[in-house]
Amino acid sequence: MNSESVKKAVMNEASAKARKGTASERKLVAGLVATGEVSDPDGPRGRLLHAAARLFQEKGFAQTTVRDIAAEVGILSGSIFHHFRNKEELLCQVMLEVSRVATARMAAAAQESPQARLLACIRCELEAIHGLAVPGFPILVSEWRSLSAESQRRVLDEREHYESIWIAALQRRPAGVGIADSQLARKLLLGALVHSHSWFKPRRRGLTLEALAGQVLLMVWPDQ
Amino acid sequence: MNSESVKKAVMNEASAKARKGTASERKLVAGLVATGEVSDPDGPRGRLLHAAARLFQEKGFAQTTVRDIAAEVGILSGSIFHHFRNKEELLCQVMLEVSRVATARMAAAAQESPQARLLACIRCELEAIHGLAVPGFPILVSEWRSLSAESQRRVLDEREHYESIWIAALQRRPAGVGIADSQLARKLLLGALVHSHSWFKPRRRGLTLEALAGQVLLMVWPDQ
Amino acid sequence: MNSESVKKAVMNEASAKARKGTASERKLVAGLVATGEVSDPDGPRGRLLHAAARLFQEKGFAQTTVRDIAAEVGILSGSIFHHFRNKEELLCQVMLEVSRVATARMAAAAQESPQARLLACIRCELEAIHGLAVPGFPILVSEWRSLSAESQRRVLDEREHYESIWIAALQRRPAGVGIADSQLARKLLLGALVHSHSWFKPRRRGLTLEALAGQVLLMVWPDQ
Amino acid sequence: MNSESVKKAVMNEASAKARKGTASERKLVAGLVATGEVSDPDGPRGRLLHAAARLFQEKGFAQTTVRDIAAEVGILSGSIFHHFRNKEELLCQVMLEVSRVATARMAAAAQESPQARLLACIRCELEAIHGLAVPGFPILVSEWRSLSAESQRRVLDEREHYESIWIAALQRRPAGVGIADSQLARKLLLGALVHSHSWFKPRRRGLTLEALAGQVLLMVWPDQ
DNA sequence: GATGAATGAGGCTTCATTCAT
DNA sequence: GATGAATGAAGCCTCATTCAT
Repeated sequence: MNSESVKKAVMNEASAKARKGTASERKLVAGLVATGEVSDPDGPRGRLLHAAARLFQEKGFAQTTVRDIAAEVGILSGSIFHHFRNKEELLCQVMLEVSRVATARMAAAAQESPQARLLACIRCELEAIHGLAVPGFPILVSEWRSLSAESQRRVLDEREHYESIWIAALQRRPAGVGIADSQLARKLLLGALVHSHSWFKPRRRGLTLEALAGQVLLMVWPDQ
Repeated sequence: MNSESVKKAVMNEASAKARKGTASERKLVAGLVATGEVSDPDGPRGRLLHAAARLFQEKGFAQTTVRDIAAEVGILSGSIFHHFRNKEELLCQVMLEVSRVATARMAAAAQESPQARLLACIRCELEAIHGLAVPGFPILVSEWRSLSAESQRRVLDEREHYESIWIAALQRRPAGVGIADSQLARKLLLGALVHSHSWFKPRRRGLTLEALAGQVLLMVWPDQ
Repeated sequence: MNSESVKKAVMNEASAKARKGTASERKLVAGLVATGEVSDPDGPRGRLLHAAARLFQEKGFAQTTVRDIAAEVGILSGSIFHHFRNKEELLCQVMLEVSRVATARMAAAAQESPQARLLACIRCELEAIHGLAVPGFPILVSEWRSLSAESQRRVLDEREHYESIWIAALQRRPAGVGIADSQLARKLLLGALVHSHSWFKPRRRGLTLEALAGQVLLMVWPDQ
Repeated sequence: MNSESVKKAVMNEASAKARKGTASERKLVAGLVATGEVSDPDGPRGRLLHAAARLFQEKGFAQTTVRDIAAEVGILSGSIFHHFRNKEELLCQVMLEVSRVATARMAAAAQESPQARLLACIRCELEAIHGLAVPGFPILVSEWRSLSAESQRRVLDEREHYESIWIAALQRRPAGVGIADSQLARKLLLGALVHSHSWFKPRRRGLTLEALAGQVLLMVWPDQ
């Protein structure tokens, strides 16, 4: 099975998943809700977090007012502070829950072959970045500065598992081609992938998300 | 001459340049000042632009107050508006001048062999990102949203030449390995490189900027 | 009943009304408050409008700061913007509410004979101008320029009814004496009356408001 | 000679004057310049005063910046203060010079018959108000408040003569019709006339300035 | 839990005025 | 006389946050 056929297999699987995407995603999120790891998306807290995630991503943390968020949910701004101590904690909680969902998806995307596994990581993160699954993911990078040192610590802890999945996938690459250091490769990939948020719009025609994932894979796992 | 020796040559040249860096950089900037393309760094306008660039990069545009900028230059906040219509124009002018300096450096970094040329592009952008030469470069990406539509247009026009140098360098790559589409490769590289601002600190020991450039080159021009 | 006796009758009635003025005025305003046409003078919005009206009239719109207004009401300047989008809307709302009160008073001042009716209009507007009943009325003329085009439209619509009462009263004048064109007469009268704000202070001794009204009547309805 | 023919005569004369208006006006102003009563309109001081008059009238004193005025004359704002101690003195000087020109015109407009004389006063003031002769005249009323108490005193002194011409003309009216008190009549007329600035635009067709003057005359000198 | 009024600090911007050159 | 850079006070407005109801 050459690399090309590996990619095909993964992508088919991916398309299949995409078709029933919402269903399986919901199941995954439902599990996290059940364990209390993320908030019920229909409860007031969950709705606030979703609204905040959407707006922080769209306009930026500093440019989003608590009024904007409250309006999106249909409450008054003062009421937000019954759920979150302050605006920064809202951002922090958004990041934490986004991390948890992203990690759960990543864990669920395991693949047999090393290359398929790495490709799955890339695709998984691209889906997160482009809002197909984890609204708010780009915030983890773009609004990092807006977090207090303490909150950064908390989010960093939460993301550890997520990053370890990446590193594990990168370490299974064969030696001798491309960037050897997996930590370095991961950082470069993260930058490349997150930045795609500003220029890539997934389409049926033209460059699909899966095709993009395949190209990104080439950056750290060149063919031949 | 294999690719490894090419890289060595470029890097040596780079180190040499880096040593007398400030001198040659000053010459380059002096030329731009002479033609009026960038402001005199010792004049009030140039000092404001430098201070703004530093602060926008460090704290973000929205988090930087005009008082911060004025204080850095040693004037009162009201005086800023003798030089710039408003805060957004200050950002816009920072981006324009940063673009011009970056383009001039890029143009000056031409190399013989295609690989050396691409490596020079990467190194050149890394130096810009990490403030060795063009303070404020990451703002071009991170604060893009803070610009009005009209200003975005102006900066985009100014950056065109810069990007065309990149594309030309990428198109000289041999076919058959890595990402074929140069436009796509450029976008992914830009993300990877700019994001390095958040984790890479150039050091003598450990990962040098030149070594990082070499690794990044592998993402779009794999050995063999 | 000659014109002299008509005037006497109206004035007596006017004096009588003036004596219990506040009571009947309050009733009139209370009616408007009940229908929501003007704000409750004891609520925060109404108090802001009154303070603004007083200050805009006394010092002019541009010369009045939002802090002045807030101080008059005993709140901080920022709090104003919970009630009005900006300073100009405050002016616009002042004008709208002033117009409504003035119109209601005008409508309530109907008289039998044409001359008495016109005199009542004059007296009514004089009372408004001199703050006996509608604080802020002169602003309608003096600060017209400070209003945006859109706000001017709104206020103009609101004033239409008020002006139509004037025109109707002027049209009942006999032909052949004085200014024939009622529209023209109204404009000249408005100027004459509003300007009285700068030189006329109603007093018991000397020129009373009623006497002044009688003199103004002569400008458009000469005796004999 | 009935009142109608009187008006005709005055108006013919007026039209004649209007035709060679600029010439005779220039002569009049030239005389004032010669005696130092008003500034040379071509000198820097005179040009500043004219620009200020125009802008104060168009936008209001508070809404006009010294930069606006300087720009209109083609100098920088700082230079204004070589000619006037501060912005308020600029306003005061505008008013003083406007008063002097208006007085000179008024004095030159003497007529034989009492009615023609009063009509000439009205027409003369209307011409001043509508910028045909004395740009800035409405400022005397509209920006009175913007003047310090001391400046008000100075301008008041200057205007005394002008007002005395009016009073003299009004006192020659026959007793028994219209407003008896000339001081009162003058104040009402001033209001009516100045306010015309906001609604009257002199035209050949429709209401001419002369026709308007005739109508205003009726307010204080009714026919029959 | 929600409301809405208020807070108070702070942001950007304007502008008359000064002054060395 | 003019310039242009700077001042510094003040203006309007925003917004996270608080709190009595």
